[in-house]
Amino acid sequence: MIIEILRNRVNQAIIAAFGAEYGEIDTLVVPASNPRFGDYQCNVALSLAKKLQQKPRAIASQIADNLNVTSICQPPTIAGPGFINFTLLASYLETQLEKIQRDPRLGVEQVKNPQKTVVDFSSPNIAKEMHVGHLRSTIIGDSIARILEFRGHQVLRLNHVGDWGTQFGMLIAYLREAYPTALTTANALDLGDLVSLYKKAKLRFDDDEEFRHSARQEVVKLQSGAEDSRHGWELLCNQSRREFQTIYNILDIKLTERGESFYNPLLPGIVEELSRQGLLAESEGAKCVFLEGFTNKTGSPQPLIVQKTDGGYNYATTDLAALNYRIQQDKAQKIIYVTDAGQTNHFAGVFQVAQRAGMLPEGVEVKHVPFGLVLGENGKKLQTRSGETVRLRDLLTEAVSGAKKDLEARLVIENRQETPEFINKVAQVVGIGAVKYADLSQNRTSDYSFSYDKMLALQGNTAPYMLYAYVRVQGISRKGNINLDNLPSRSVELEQPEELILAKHILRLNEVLGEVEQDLLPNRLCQYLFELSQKFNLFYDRTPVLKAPEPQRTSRLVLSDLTARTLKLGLSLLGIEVLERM
RNA sequence: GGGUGCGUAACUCAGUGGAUAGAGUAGCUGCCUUCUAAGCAGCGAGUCGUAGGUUCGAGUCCUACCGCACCCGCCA
Repeated sequence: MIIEILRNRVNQAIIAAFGAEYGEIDTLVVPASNPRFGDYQCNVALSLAKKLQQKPRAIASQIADNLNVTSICQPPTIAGPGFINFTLLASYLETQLEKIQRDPRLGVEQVKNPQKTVVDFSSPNIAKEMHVGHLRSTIIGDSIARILEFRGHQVLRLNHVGDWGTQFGMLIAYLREAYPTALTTANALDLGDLVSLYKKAKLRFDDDEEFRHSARQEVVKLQSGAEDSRHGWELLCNQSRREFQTIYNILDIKLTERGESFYNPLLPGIVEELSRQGLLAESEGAKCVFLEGFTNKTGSPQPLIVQKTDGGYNYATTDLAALNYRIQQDKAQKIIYVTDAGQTNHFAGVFQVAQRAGMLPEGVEVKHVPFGLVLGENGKKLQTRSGETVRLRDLLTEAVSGAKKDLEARLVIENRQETPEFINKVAQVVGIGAVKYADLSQNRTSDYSFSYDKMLALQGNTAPYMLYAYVRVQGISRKGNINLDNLPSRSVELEQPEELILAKHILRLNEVLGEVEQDLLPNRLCQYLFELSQKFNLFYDRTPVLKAPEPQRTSRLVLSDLTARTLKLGLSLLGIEVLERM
């Protein structure tokens, strides 16, 4: 990629000017902070001033004298206190564009050493409905998985659903009490019932000591494999699974379900192993590992509890078992957990214990990829007025129907006739795209002020803005009756500033995706695609394509096609579809 | 009390130790017989929470403080 080439050249120039001992220093080549300084800038001269006992500008000019970049950019200029500025040559850009024109990957490299990578994301709880909080994990995790897959990694997408634990005792106990037939009949309830059932069960659990007791016994029965308890559990899971699947279908999310229950048989082994390693301690009746570097409210060492007083296991044990399984059985080299930032401490504890227990072999990387909470207008965790979280299903329905309303209003204004199939398809892609983009375009680590209006917005920095840029290119192709797949190569000629600006941005995809893969921040990709669309819209506004004489016409068609292909590829990595017309 | 994260334009947010801190929204002004106006151009809007420090250079790194959120023993 261009920036790497420049870094290499600067590195060589530094060695030539000041000797091999300066070969290891960072060249500090970065994209220019302002277009009037060119395309890239090198800041290294300022940082060398002290070491070399020379003025930065003098250092800069010695580096520039030794730079071999004549085929790439104009002669570098030295500006301000000692910046070296690079402006790429049109001829170089043309060659690069012609190269990626023939490449379905648009110049994006595959990694040289693919890694077996687990991405653990989404992870809703059985018998609860997915709410907007799950959107972040689901959308961000999916995008990260798509990006890693595209880079050539072997990705296992795991849905660590909450399908085990004490809440099932409560649910099954309530089923047994209120709907005894449910334990023996298949499909007697739908999820709507299940959610209200969860609430009722919770009420009973909170209010009634006797019910609490039978709920606990139900857990034991379930764990020991009692037929009817097992049946109730499966019923609950299946009902939930169906509802999750409809949402995953709408969002086009592919996931392998491997819930907490999967690791259940492995839990005793984990505790034994911890004991064998001499890490296990007993405290207030619970078996735990005391963490290093963590203290609790009273200032004493904080435990990670792996076996409760009643003998049951909890999520820490399950997470350790899952970690171990993914390394031993799945052969994962990298494990990524996409969960909210509130679990940071928990994962730090789990990773520490895994490390101390020798479960993390050399070369295996575990990474918590946190995202901020979804907050309501009060600045606290989001809840609706009735005290419930916003249902994901409702949000998606609202997004699609909002997009449909908007489209229908346009059709009236523009006096267009479209089929219901067209309208529904466009509404679907625009609505779902808008919701996904609204989430992904925000830095994942910051908390998220949820707003229906923002999620459903269709103007400005939103998915439809980029879809629209894409559609404009397809419109050119239709109007001119041109097959964009058959454009001649070696036909790019860049002259107008809008063309150059667009071309330079197209060529940065590889660089941006590299950063996104490194930092796992999809909002960087969103930013890139938004800027690409902005630059294309300016080009579209000021530079006629079809009416331009040759060779500009073909050259601009290539630029348009590359823009569209970049948008399509970039959006696909965000899990967003494109449209030919809208 | 301890830990983690966050305080940037009216609002929602970007911002990689570099030059004069950027978008979008909202408001105002122009631009559709032209490749789709879900667009383009322009205008106004800032003590980057406060105070120190490191550095040639700090919104960015360090320390303290203020404010907010989240986590801190048997939920995940």
